[in-house]
Amino acid sequence: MSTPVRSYGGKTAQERAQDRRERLVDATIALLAEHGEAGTTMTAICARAGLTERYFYESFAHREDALLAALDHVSAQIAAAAQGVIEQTPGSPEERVHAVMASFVDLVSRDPALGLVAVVHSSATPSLRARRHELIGTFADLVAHEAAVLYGEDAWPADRARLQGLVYIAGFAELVASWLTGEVTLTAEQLTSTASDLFVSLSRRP
Amino acid sequence: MSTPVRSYGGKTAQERAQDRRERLVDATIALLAEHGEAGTTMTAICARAGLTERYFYESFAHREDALLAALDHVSAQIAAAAQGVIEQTPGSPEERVHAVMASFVDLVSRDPALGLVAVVHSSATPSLRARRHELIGTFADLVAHEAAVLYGEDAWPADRARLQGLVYIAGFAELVASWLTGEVTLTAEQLTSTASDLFVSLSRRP
DNA sequence: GTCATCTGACAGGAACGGCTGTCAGTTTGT
DNA sequence: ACAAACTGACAGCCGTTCCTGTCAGATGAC
Repeated sequence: MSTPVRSYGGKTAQERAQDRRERLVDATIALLAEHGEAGTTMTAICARAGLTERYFYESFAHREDALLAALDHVSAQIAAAAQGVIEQTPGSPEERVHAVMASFVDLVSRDPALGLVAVVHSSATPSLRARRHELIGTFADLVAHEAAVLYGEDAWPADRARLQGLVYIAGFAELVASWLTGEVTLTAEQLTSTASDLFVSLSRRP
Repeated sequence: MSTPVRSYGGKTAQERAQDRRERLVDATIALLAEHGEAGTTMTAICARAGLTERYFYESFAHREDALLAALDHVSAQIAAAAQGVIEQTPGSPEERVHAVMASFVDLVSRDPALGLVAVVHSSATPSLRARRHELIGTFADLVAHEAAVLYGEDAWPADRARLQGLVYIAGFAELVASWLTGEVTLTAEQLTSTASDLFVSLSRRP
């Protein structure tokens, strides 16, 4: 530990630490999705990642840190995907909203664990809830901003738009949670369309 | 314990057990609001209720049962208040929606612990999340039904209305959570109006 | 080859909460 | 008054988890 730095297995010390951290984060996400927060113990994370406990504390100060890192990882993926679609999709406001929703639904369809962590297990501990709350705020701002761009003159004032975004994102998260757990039976396309319609209903002025 | 039944302190055995259960539920709600789920240990619940551990297991099989009972208690209060307003308030759809929202905001203003349990701490454990999910579904159905009554011919089809209700209730819960924790600064009246407006936006057909 | 670095396995301390059992003391019915 | 029901205080077991420390063995730089 004391002042390391030496290559090992063809990788620098920094690369190795980075790799271990990634493995730990991946293991945390998988365990959260499969066994929930209570089953995501430090020991289980290490076992799943194929690393020993010592390396856990190389990357994280507490177990909570690993949970937060897992949530940050999935939300960054979601935000990046959404941002990419927003920037690259032309068309009418409705078409663009639909494209964003479709990309998100596609993302969680291909990797349900990502969705489960983002919308189901993100409320499991106080610090996760706090982070989740921040993230909802961030996405709400994104939604509010995009609604303003999409609807231009007809948009709601900024403070109102943010509250709409908050309600919409939180509501959408619950809908996705119901969908992922099978309590709402919809095809991916139906989910996308419903979510898009609701966004339009909420955002468009009377 | 074995086949009891005898009056004590002027109350029957059943009454005493009932009283103890109420004290335990009240203590659980207060502790959840003040110290969160992690701080709501069985020992702490008993201490707060002024009862010993043995009586805890008279009313509940596990600690989780007490948490569930606390959530059920607050949601029953909320549902009863809403139902009362729905049945007794005349006027236009918008006025009636506003009245329901006002009664809810008033309820959580006077008893913030109730609101905190309902919208913040209801996601703390897997079984609480499951119950919360059921409750959201119940309130969503209520909302969908009322929207159908309010808007009559112009209402959405039932399956769509339920999804709207789901999104609205979950979004509203998040909004109230933000309000209770001070992250959204609105007066009670502003919160009521915003929530009513959003309901109308979402429910009214274009 | 040799030594320092790095890695994996694992034992075990410390703290905590769920849950059970005991026991002395109080209240009630007869 | 006396026995049975009831209550409150409290000790303590059991299982779990976080986290630290030790040690043998593998790998790389020189």
